[in-house]
Amino acid sequence: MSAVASVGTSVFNISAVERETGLSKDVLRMWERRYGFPSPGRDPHGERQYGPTEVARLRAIKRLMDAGLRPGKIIGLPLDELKALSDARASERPDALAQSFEREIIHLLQTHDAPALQHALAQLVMRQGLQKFVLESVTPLNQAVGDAWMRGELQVFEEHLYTEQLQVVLRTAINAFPRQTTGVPRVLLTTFPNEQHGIGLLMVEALLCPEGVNCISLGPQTPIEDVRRAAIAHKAHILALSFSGAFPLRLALEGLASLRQQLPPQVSIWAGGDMTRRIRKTVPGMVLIPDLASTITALRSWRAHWIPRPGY
Amino acid sequence: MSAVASVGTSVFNISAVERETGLSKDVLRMWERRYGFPSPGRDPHGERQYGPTEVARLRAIKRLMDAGLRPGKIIGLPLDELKALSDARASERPDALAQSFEREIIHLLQTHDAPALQHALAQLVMRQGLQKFVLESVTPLNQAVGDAWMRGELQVFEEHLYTEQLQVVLRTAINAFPRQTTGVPRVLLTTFPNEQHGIGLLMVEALLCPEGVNCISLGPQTPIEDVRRAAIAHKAHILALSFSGAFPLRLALEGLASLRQQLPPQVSIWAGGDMTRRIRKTVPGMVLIPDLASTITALRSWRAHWIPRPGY
DNA sequence: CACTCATTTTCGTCCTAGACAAACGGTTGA
DNA sequence: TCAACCGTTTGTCTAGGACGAAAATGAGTG
Repeated sequence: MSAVASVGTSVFNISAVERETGLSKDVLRMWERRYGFPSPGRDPHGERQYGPTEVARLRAIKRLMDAGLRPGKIIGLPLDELKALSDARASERPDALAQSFEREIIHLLQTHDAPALQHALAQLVMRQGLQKFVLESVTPLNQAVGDAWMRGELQVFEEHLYTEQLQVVLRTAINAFPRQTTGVPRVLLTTFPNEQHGIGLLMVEALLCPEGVNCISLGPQTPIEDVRRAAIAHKAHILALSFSGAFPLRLALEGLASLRQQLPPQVSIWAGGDMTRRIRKTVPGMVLIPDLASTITALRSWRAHWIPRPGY
Repeated sequence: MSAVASVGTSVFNISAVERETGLSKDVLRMWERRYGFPSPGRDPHGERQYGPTEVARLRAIKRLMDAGLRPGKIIGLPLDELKALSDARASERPDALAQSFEREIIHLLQTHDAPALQHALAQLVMRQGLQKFVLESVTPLNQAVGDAWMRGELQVFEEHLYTEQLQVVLRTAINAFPRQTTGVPRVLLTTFPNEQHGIGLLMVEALLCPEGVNCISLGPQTPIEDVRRAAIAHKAHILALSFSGAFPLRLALEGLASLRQQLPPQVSIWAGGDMTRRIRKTVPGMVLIPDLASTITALRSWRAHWIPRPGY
């Protein structure tokens, strides 16, 4: 058991780096063996000590990996080039109109003005309506915040504040709709274990509630077996699962296939989130939702084909 | 890379068990070496295959460990005795009055009646008021739900539903209060990395908001260095950190000490949550909040001693 | 009896290094 | 254009050894 990274000295042990970067201890040791990076110093007991620059580089690498790049291609690059790479990908984004709003939000984050931030978000919800807000504003805003963090313009705690305030605003807006206890379809929302990001669920809920859908969210990280049980117990018409871009493709596909096999065919399974864009083939018996707008399409399609059955 | 636990066969690989139980791979292997339990079978590649009974026992052990028991004492016990132990601890609970409500909630969870559940919780908030609800109802309810899960009366997804609905109810109730943008004190709320449970933050927020406090929540898992930066950036009067019972004592104390050292003395640091009950000595320059009721006490005490300073 | 201090035991995390399967990327052939 | 193949890349599993921090225990003192 080694000392935690003391805040003042900015030295990280391997556990701290795992926390900070999301790269497992095994991976960190393996990279050191294979690529010679990172190459941390050792403390008197022979344990790895990572410096802040190494951690920053690892963070940048992880972020690019989550965007689809392979480690071997980028692990040798210095921090500048990693940032440049990230910028290049970021510039693919559209819509100069929304960008002024993005800049405003980021400015509010940088000045730590929580009330103004919440006000700005809430006001935009009012102006655009909940669905349009989620579809047209939140997605690019998430991207912009992530990029700003990557470029060092936002600190971690500022990103946390953004996520938290966004959740508050979405939750409030969702609550403003009357609860559809008899709505159809009943949609069960959750994520697989190891999937930390629950904000996607909230965004989907925000899209579906105005459509009169009866949403039941289990929050993130439900074990697969329990997802199955929950879908049956709640007599869900649709099981909606969210996957962030970082989620291992194979784990997702295996879990989904196993659920498809075990659930009755009248239960639709929707798989959404950034990960689904990495899926090449179509998956039998499953609806892929690569972007949020497709949620609405999928709902309309479901409703067009649905045949009411007694008791389900 | 091994196959994920297939749902039908109910076989778990070591990663799946880590997910399911919260025990690290290292610990699982070490227990096997030291105590001979668990002793999973092997697949054709020599990788561990855990069965559902072993996983259930490991889960029970983990839960008792989180309650403060040591692994050596309980690792040899069969599942029955583990459950009996948990019952014994549960029966220490007070207040037969609240227990009928607890039973009602658990029944609603078991019948998967999400609307009725939310209604029951919301109604109790109305009747008791937010603060009393949190102090007198939520804590024993959490305990009861945890125990019911332990005894196998609740499934994981039913516990998830409970957590989610409770969050919705608390968030809604908090939003009902006018936002205190100039309130004093400003309280910054968050948890350390590796601390998954954010519900405690919401409960504290629910206690403080009615008192006119200006709460700024960063959500869970803020790196310590960023906690420091955030406290300074937001000019927080109080930094409130929540720790679940499972959180490693040493990590918490080191992090807290380091924060105390680096933050100006006029910033109070509050440490709350189940973990704080394991702390024996008093920690210099820090307020320990072993139970939720102490939050209010601590707030009154802070206000009594506070001297307004220009700009802070 | 409460309390402190020192010693022993318990327990988790880190270490090294080897093996192997899954996923990726490119190429070939239909 | 799509499917099948194949080398390369990459992450996770395996094993046991070592060590320090925390908890439990025992001894001594007020």
